[in-house]
Amino acid sequence: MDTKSLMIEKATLLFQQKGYKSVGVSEILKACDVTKGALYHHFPNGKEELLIACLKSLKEAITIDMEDIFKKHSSTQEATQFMLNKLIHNLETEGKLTGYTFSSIVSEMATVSEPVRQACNSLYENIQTIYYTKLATEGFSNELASDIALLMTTSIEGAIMLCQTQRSTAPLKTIAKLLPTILKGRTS
Amino acid sequence: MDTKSLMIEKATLLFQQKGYKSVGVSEILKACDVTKGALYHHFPNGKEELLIACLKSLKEAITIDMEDIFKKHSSTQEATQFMLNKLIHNLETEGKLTGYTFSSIVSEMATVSEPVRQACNSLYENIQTIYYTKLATEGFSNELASDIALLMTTSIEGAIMLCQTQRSTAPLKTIAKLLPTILKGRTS
DNA sequence: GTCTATACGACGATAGAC
DNA sequence: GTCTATCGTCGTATAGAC
Repeated sequence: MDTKSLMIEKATLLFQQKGYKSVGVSEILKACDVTKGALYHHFPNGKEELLIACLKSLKEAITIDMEDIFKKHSSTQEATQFMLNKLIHNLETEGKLTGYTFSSIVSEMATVSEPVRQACNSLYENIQTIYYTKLATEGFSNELASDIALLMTTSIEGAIMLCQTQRSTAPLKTIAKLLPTILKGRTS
Repeated sequence: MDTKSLMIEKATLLFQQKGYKSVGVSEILKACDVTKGALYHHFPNGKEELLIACLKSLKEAITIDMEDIFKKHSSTQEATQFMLNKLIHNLETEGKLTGYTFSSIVSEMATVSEPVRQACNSLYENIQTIYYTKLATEGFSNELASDIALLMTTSIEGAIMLCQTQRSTAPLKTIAKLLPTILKGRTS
């Protein structure tokens, strides 16, 4: 793999796990076995430019992964259940966060850096759109599909945070269990 | 007010808004019009000790405030609605986060500092207990009350994050709108 | 209990050789 | 395109006067 992609990959993992400021440039470089020269060649604006590249790459990865899952399963219910199980499994085996989340970056940087805020926002929008589209095909009204997509996004993201503080996957498991309830938002 | 309380108060606000690492000690001191001497006199272990003091103070403030709201309203539905309106109002008038949230601190520090992780965890437990207690008095089974309390906590916390990235209060408003649905989790 | 002055390390970033 | 060496800044923390 080329150095640039390697740096994005390693940095993404570190940022997801520890946030932005907690990860030093040198830590990223050590993980890639390269030196500062390479970083500032590929990312002239330094660390923040690397972060934004990571968010863009994460957006693509999440989109591809989720779209694949949502294509393979017939209902939102099944697809989301599968996705949550995957998330839980990752959390349990690797002991740390990988994959879909980037809450550490959002809450740390959204109020500080405008470009980063926009990148995070675009990522959340993508996720919600995937939920929304699937829900719409299942007969939910536009408004309801949009509302439920938001509820799913927020509760999963919030659950990931609680998993971190509890050092357990219980919150995500509970959300998975409650999924049918969440999806029952049909205006009866 | 004594200097120690003043420092806790100002630091809490700054940490909530910008996270932990983004706030320099000097920034806190300037907000209090004191100098380093005062900080390291009251908090010999420095910034992290101050953060933990902030989390403890926040826990008390949130508990008192929420318990008051939940005492004044007859149902979980009404109480939570009131609480969310308050949160939305704060966000709209002050333009930044105040009050109940501390997600920035959680996601930034939970994986880095064990004492901070515990303090955050204890705070979330408190919030969930308040929901849980109210729900139990409304006839929800223990398990269901506990599950819904978690769903409320996660979706509100997640919604706050989305409000930050969107620079709008729409996500919280949607969650408020969906509250009846969330609370309809009764095993029919 | 609060001040001033200072130490010391870590950080992000740059310059120039190869 | 990547390296080494170095810079300047800012961070937290300390020491000692008052």
